[in-house]
Amino acid sequence: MSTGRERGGYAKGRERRDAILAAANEVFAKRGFRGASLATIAKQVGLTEPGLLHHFASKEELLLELLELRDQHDDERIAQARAAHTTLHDLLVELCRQNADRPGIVRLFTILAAESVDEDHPAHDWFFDRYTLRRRQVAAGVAAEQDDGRIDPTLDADAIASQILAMFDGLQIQWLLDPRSVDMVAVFEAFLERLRRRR
Amino acid sequence: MSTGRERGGYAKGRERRDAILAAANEVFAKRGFRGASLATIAKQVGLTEPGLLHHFASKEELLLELLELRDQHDDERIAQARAAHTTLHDLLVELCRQNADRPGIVRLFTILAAESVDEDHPAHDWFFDRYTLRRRQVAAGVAAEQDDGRIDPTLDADAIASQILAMFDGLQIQWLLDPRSVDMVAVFEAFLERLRRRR
DNA sequence: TCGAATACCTAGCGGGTACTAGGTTTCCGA
DNA sequence: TCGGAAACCTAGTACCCGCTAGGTATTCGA
Repeated sequence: MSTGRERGGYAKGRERRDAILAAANEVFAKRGFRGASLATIAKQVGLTEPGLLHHFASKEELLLELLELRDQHDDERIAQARAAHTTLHDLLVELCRQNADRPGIVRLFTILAAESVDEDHPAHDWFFDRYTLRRRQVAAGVAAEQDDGRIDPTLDADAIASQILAMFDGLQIQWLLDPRSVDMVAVFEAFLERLRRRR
Repeated sequence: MSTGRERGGYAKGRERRDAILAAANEVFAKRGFRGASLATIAKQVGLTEPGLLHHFASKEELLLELLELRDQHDDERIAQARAAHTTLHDLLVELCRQNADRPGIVRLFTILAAESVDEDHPAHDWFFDRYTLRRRQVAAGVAAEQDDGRIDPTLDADAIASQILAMFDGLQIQWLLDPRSVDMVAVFEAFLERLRRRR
């Protein structure tokens, strides 16, 4: 029920919270949750470690709020893209294109998703739920395209949804390791293109 | 030029080294390189931390030897599978099937690959080289299949190679997070099947 | 069987970790 | 403007980190 903002506080505090979240995004993206330290994040926004902990009770709470914020941003981003693009194909390509301009966020997700495979990881449940949801959303989109005759109707929508997410994640790893090795957007689009073709 | 075994040593020592590498595999797979501690690994094989460091000079050296060993194993595994399966399709499905029975190793690679995106990570170069090599190998295999008429010759072999590796990695993440959500082998095979079909 | 190499231990170093206690300064609404 | 809340600091806790120094016990080839 809480929005994470019911703390109120002064304007200065709210700005700091945002700055801390931005710094945490960077540091977690570079070193993962376990490899990152609160001291590093604190220093990046000109605070001491206890200064940071005044705004977020613990390292784990910081991560969880970061993910919650990201959920909101992503939902908005997807809603906007959905409004601007009529087909699933165009929508997915647009999201991929956006990611190609935000390596920081792509890194954050790539490393956190891998870390979170461990059930003890604080973001495990979040990623579990996220993948479950996204698979359902994409599968629904695929099914709709099949009804409209834009995707081969003999394909299994759930399997295709898993494949689309897998291709998204997998290409990101290669792209992050060596951006020049893979034209992420083009290769992803070529993959989607093959779904469109009929036998 | 070194094989990592020129140290010689007694039989007991060689057994311990193997046991340490096996334990490191487990612990790194669960917590990543940065999240893992030498003490945990040492305890798992009944050693103290300095006892472990008698066999491996540093945590980083332990990781690097683990990866070197894995390279050897994988090359053997691929060579065997290549001998037993005539087509690229069958070969890849067989490797995927084997991975479905070794979640520990899949976890190790998933988390280390994500961590190693950071250039400061000790395994960065290893993963960079590994992906470069695998892409080249798979692209060559795809090109051969195109010559034989088993894959649509209008497709770009390099792009397809990236897609195959991406699908491999991406499905593994979903499968590790929730094995029941994805039939990894079946979904991967369905993906490959679509390459075979002509327009 | 003897002795040098190996295996492994205890003790400790320097530094980092998340987090707490308790205080001072700054902010801002009543 | 005044007073309580919020922002933030210094100091400190208890513990973990990779790694080293220096010793003893074990192994196994000559």
